[in-house]
Amino acid sequence: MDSKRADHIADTIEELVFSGKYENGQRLDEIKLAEHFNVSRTPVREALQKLVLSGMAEQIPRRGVFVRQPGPVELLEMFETMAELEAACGRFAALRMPDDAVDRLAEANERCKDAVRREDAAGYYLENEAFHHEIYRGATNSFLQNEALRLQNRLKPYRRVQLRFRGRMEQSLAEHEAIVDALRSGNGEAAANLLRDHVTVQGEKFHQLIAGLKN
Amino acid sequence: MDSKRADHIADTIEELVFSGKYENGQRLDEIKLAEHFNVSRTPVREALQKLVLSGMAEQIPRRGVFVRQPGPVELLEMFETMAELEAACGRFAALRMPDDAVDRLAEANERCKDAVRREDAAGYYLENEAFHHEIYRGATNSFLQNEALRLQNRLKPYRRVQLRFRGRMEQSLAEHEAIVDALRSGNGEAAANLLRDHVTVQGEKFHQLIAGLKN
DNA sequence: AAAGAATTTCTTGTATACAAGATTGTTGAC
DNA sequence: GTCAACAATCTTGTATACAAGAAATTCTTT
Repeated sequence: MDSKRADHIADTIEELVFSGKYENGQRLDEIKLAEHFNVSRTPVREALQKLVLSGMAEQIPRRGVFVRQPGPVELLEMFETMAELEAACGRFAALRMPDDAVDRLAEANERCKDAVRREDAAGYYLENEAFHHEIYRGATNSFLQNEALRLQNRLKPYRRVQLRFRGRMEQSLAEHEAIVDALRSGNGEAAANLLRDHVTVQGEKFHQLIAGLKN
Repeated sequence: MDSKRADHIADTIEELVFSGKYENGQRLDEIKLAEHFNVSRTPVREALQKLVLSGMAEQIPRRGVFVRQPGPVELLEMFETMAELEAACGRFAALRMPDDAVDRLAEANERCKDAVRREDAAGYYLENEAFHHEIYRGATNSFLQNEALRLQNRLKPYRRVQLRFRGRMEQSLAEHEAIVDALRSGNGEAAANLLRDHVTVQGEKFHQLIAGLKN
């Protein structure tokens, strides 16, 4: 469990970096962070290492650790990889998901629909996440599931931006429907392709993503 | 760069765990390791955290970190995920690899062939690795490439075991040929499927993998 | 005044000291 | 003899002290 102070600090710094509180190349000052959290440098250093290993910061020996926000290219690469991970989850899920799990997935999609009806973007965001988590879980491969969750978490801030755009939620919903159908009929290839396309960033989505980066 | 002592220690401990020097649930004693490396506990603790985050060890708060060798189930899950990552690399590589890169790949496969002719298992292992690295690189997606390299590295000890079995190298070679052809013809779907099957552990390979675990 | 060398200051990396929780061993009650 | 409670010991987690390299500042030289 996360019973260490360092773990809590790592999570907090992570959120700060996610929320754009820190500039891109900014150095994460051990001493200032230690003072801010009222701890010594030791747990702060532990936390920083965690950030570095997760790829959210870069360490230059004897110089410090610097926040490393992904640029457009790396971001596209990450989304591309996410699309492939989701496709893989879908492929396995189509073969392994029991019927009641597919039902739960369909229910999650219904909750997405409700959120769209209420024009509740925040709610849709949450339910959409739940929908995808059900698919990761449906892959019945804990390792793959964790990898998917890990990358999804890193992309969280950027996905959030995309939802703000017109018609995105409706289109996403329609894609969800097709995905559920493919999974229910056990068509792994179709599920994989639908999920890949669902997550892939291209065309208008690409412009929206890049535009979101500026802010 | 890795100019810190802690990083070197982390690599060394990693190798020790890989080589099976440590039992499965064994606790990694900070003090003993510190004495062994002639350093204080601080860099050892940094190294242990790195191991924990890479999944090779588990940390129980206030109790210590324990080596966590994957069991049969987790191992299969990891290979399954590796297969999907390779398939993804192949899909992109088929679309993006320039001709000269495909030529380099074919050459790598020729070196594999030579190693088989010489019955040089160690050489084959190295050239096979180079072959796959070319494909990761061919995906033209640094993030995906890194993820593939990371997981491949974790699976290294187990892949090594598999090569010892009769006929494995010859079959692997034939599969490589088909993969090169698919990449050359730009057939992403075929490349993905071939690579997935190439890496997937099932049938006899499964038994060999499990058998290798006991030793 | 500008460029370069030397020194001072600052920051990271490592060692050591201390605090707190966990484990183990002992003692005592039944 | 077994079990529980208490104490002693050990281990981790955090704080502080120290060492070494990097950056900044000052001083010298031209």
